[in-house]
Parts: sequence; C-alpha cells; structure tokens
Amino acid sequence: MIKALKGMKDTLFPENEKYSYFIENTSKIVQKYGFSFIETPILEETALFKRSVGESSDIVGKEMYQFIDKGKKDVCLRPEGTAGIVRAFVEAKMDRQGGVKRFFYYGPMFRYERPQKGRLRQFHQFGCESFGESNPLEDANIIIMIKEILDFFDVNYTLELNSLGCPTCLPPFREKLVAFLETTEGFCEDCLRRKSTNPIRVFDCKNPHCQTLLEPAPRLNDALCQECESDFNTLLTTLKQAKIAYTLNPNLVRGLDYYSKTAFEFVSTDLGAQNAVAGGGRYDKLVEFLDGRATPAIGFAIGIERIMDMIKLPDTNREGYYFGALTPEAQTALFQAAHKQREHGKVMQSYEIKSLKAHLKGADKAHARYCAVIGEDELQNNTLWVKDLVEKTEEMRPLN
RNA sequence: GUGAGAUUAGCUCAGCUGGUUAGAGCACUGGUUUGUGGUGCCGGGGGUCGCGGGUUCGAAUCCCGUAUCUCACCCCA
Repeated sequence: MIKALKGMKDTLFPENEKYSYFIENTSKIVQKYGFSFIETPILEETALFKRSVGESSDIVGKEMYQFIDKGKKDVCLRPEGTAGIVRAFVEAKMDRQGGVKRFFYYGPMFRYERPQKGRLRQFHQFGCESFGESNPLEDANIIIMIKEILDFFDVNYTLELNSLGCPTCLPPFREKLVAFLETTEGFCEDCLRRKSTNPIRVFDCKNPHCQTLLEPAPRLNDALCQECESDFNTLLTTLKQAKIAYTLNPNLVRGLDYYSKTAFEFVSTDLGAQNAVAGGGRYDKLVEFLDGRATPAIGFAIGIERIMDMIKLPDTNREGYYFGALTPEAQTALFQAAHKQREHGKVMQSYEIKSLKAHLKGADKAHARYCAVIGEDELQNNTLWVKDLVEKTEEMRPLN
C-alpha cells in the first residue's frame, strides 16, 4: 500500500470542515482591516529564500525541500509565505506605486523536519503582509486583529513581544554580545554554536549554568536606538489603551533573518512543545533587500494545523433530505422526486430497497433533517411520505 | 540530525512469564411476524498480529534489522 510521505497529512473529515470554517471566518476578519487576497506560487527559486529568510537560519540551512528541476534551475518548495509575497510585490512594481498595500494568503508550506505535535513537513499557514506603513500603530492594529481572530475561535493564548532593533542598533549590539560570549568561558555546546548563527538566542538557553554566565551580558533592550525605542513604546502604549495584555520577552528572537523592530508571538499552553500559534513582526528592509524600492512592512502567519487543534466546530444541525424506496417499483418515481427536491437544497438518496425502519436509520445516520420515502401506498396515490426527524412530524405530499 | 515509546479487526484497545480455532467495545450489516430513526434484544461479516530475517518442536508474544506513527531535543507557524 502506498502511504503519504512522512510528515504529510490528508485533510479528511472532520478536519476539512474545520479548515474551511477557519479560512472563511479569518478571511472575513482580515478583510475588515483592509487586507485582500493574494496567491503566489508554491515553488520558487531557491535564491529567494536564501536571500530573504537568510542563510544562517535553520530553515534555509537544513529544512528546505530543494531540488534541481528539468531546466537545471535550483528551486524549492516555499518554507514560509512572506518571501514569495515580497517577491511578487516587487516584481509587480508595487513598491513604485507608493501608498499602503495589505494582502492575506493561505496555503501549504514545506519544511524538512522531524514531525512532532504541531509540526509537519507540509503544513498550512494563514498570513497577512502590510506594505508601506512604518507607523507603529500598524503594528498595534495587526496585533489587535490577530487577537480578534483568536478570540473569534475562542482559543487560549498569551502575547509575547520584543523589539529586535534595526540596522542602526542591532549590528553594534550583536558585536558587543559576541565579544562578551568570546571572553566568557563555560558556555554549553549549543550556545557556542548559536554564537556564530544567532547570538541573541543564547539568552533563551535552558541550561541554568549558561543563564548565570549571562547575567552580566549586554542586553538588547538597553541598546535600542532612539527611533526603535520610541516606536516600541508607542506600540506598547497603544496596546495598553486597547486593553491587550502582553508580556515582554527579551529572548524572543524570530528564526528568520529579515525581521527588525517589532517581533511578536502568540503562544498557547493548549499546544505541545510547539506552542506558537501565530508569529510575526516588522521587516522594514526586506523589500529593499529583494531589489525593490525601500518599503517598510510588517506581517505575521498563523499555523493553521496548530489553531485547528484548538478550534471546536459549532454543532451542525440536521440538514436536507434523505430519499429511499420501499419497493423496487417505487425507484423511478423516487429518483425523479429526489432530483426535483434538489432544486431546494441538499438531497441524499439511497438506492437500496429497504424497510421503512432501515431507511429511517439511514436518514438518521446521514444526519438529514427529513426522511422521504415511497412505498406501495404512495406509489398508488402518487404521493411522497415525509418525516421531519427533529419535530417527529409526518406528512403526505402530492407528487407531480 | 539525536533520544524515548508505540505498531493486533474500519476505530479504541486486551492478549500474563512463547503452546492448539487471536478476543472485547464501538462502527458496519441483517433480523426482531404485518410500513416508523437516533435509545431495547438476537445474529452476521471483517485480522497472512507493520514489513524482513533469526531463535524454537512451536512466535502476536523473545532477539536483530527496517518502515511508519507519536512525543521530546533542536527550531518554528
């Protein structure tokens, strides 16, 4: 038997229902905020992700579904959504049009990882990207929007926030931090590795010994330039006014290189170790970096499988008709009656000749509201017997 | 890439220290005397015990390998 590849899942009932339920309602919410639908290819040139996500990131370093296509082109299945959207944005010269542009998208992403709870090789994200707005009020607005989405689906979360600085303040800080790490002995293996890949990550180390060593280390919060600090404060004030609870997490470092300034994650204790249900931040330099005209931008993505884990589908009511024949002679009349009823909505027909009891069972199992049957009597009188399975009422309807 | 646990009917699982026809619940299906469901009662179908080797008179059970799933590290949505 051929099975799906490791870490790849079929979306079957009832997840399919949940998926549509999530997409429909989330799309509605983000459209209220001015985001419009956009779709970009799943396959892109590998260089796009190397340049945007960053060569030092784990995603590019070891998790990409990368291969050479028949035209000898180095291509790769997208590991995240932002890079493709930015590429499209620049390619369509929207960076030259000026103004503010807001897009949302959803679809499959691919990362070659070991699967675990909340982590698949093919997974789905719903994301939004806002271009052309540098005001931190937009950051706040997006965070408020995500809260609206999570609240709509009634999921638990806490919001974690950090500012990652910008090209003015981050590089000098990083140098200072690396210098500190190099002059201090005794860090664990992971931290030594992080020193060259993503030094800020060392603050996140679970090793208590490393934490003690880090006490005298320089902190990014103290190193932010004036603009970064003031923007961050505006964001925090706006969130407070909107009564959005948050916790500052100075160790929150996004794994993608393109982030600057605002970084945030919505985490939930209802998930496993992979507890981020949504994450994002500002990436003011990325458009420029992908050969566009400098355009500030901010975006986020929701992990659809992760949020679906926490969504309860509202109870569906009985719906539509179930049609069944009691005698072979009734089959033709029933088939025509079923087709006619379909003009008014959902109809499921059983082609089996069964007892009334068996058909009622069938209608019940099919979750139909009405059970419609033709037997000897109905055939003679040219009628259709219909029972409402909820109200438990019956009626005879004339057949035409 | 590293580590741990799991894999027996469509689903959830039982099967003790290897012993004769591998079980249960749910689901499916039929009947329950004359045309009434979701909620009674009785019956029925369905499994080469993940796959490949090995030990043994004999393996679902023990050993080795392999695949997949699950969880965690790492990292992230």
